[in-house]
Amino acid sequence: MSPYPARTDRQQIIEAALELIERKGVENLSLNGVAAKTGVKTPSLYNHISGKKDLLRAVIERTFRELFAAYQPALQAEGTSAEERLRRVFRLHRNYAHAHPNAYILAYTTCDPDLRADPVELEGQALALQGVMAEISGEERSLPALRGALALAHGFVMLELREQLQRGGDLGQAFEDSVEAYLRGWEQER
Amino acid sequence: MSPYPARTDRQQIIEAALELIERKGVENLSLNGVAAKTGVKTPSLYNHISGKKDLLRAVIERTFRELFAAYQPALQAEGTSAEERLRRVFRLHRNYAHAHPNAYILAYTTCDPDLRADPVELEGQALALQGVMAEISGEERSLPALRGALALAHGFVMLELREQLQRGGDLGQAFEDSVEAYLRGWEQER
DNA sequence: GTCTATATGCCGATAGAC
DNA sequence: GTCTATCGGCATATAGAC
Repeated sequence: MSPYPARTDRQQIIEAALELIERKGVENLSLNGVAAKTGVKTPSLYNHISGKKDLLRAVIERTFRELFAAYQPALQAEGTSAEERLRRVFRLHRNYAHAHPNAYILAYTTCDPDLRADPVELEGQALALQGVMAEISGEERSLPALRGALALAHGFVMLELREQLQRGGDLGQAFEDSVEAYLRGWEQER
Repeated sequence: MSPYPARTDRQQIIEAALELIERKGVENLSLNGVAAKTGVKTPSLYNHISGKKDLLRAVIERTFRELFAAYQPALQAEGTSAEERLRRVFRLHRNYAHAHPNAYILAYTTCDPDLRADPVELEGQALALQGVMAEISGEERSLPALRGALALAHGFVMLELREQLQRGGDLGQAFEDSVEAYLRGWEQER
């Protein structure tokens, strides 16, 4: 038997990293900090992660998974129109970003190619959304229509989080109005 | 007379930093690198900048100034409709982001409050854009309409640069189509 | 205004005992 | 699986001579 009991595992480390990122931003994340928060010495982390990049990749993957999980209630809402389901998805997307701003920004703006989220992971989600969008804009145009909608939601949230959006009025309402206008534009045949 | 001739100034330093950021990303920018590129030793930088934050702030400010300068031909285009002028602005916005991706990302996503661009700087530009937007969606709704449009353009570009936009078809065309749909949605009275 | 020399600190990562 | 000890590196920033 080992003289040291197992006190931590990969999951705890990832969560500690996430909390630190949320509190101080990813650029101030250090393995020392993660170790301290996990209640372990820094070298011990290497029994669970292969290095800092590995940890960050796991953090990003987890963030995307959580975000997509948050979509589910909207996607599976019964008896609601496609427009309404999409509206709800975007609202949930924005809510998630506001609840975890630094994790959201990390997941969506990391430059390092080594940290890109697994594309396969995101594929299923994209297809589900595209299916809903097809009900609005037609099968043919559903891909470009969806891309723009995600761009609108993502861009709005990013500008909001960075306070680069001109203030005034209810931003939540402004968000919904913009999404509304966009969807209305695509509904028209041309 | 000084035994050392003046070989550099603030402007050269900022440009060196910008080139390095563009090449390797801001997270890999070091004052050592900037000094080497400028052809000077690191401590000499402190004769022109007060520290790294000061330098980054200057880089960001310069980026915004360049971006807004790029808008000008579109804003001042004679004999074109408001829609057309806005389309051109957004096209130029996207072009700029593609030409200077890392500087663009830095300017728009830096977390540090100390690095925020001077709001006054951006104010004039926002007003000019809002004026054009008012011709489309009405004075009343021009602010929210503009916010969404900027969000759409910014979000599209960000997802594109990070390769988080589902591929397929001409992305340039997809961008224009999305902006088009958005503007069409706002043109409708309700 | 630039230089050399240096202070000081934290970082990620590894070696090896228990 | 965790620990202590440590390596090697690079960072920002300052002191003081020229």
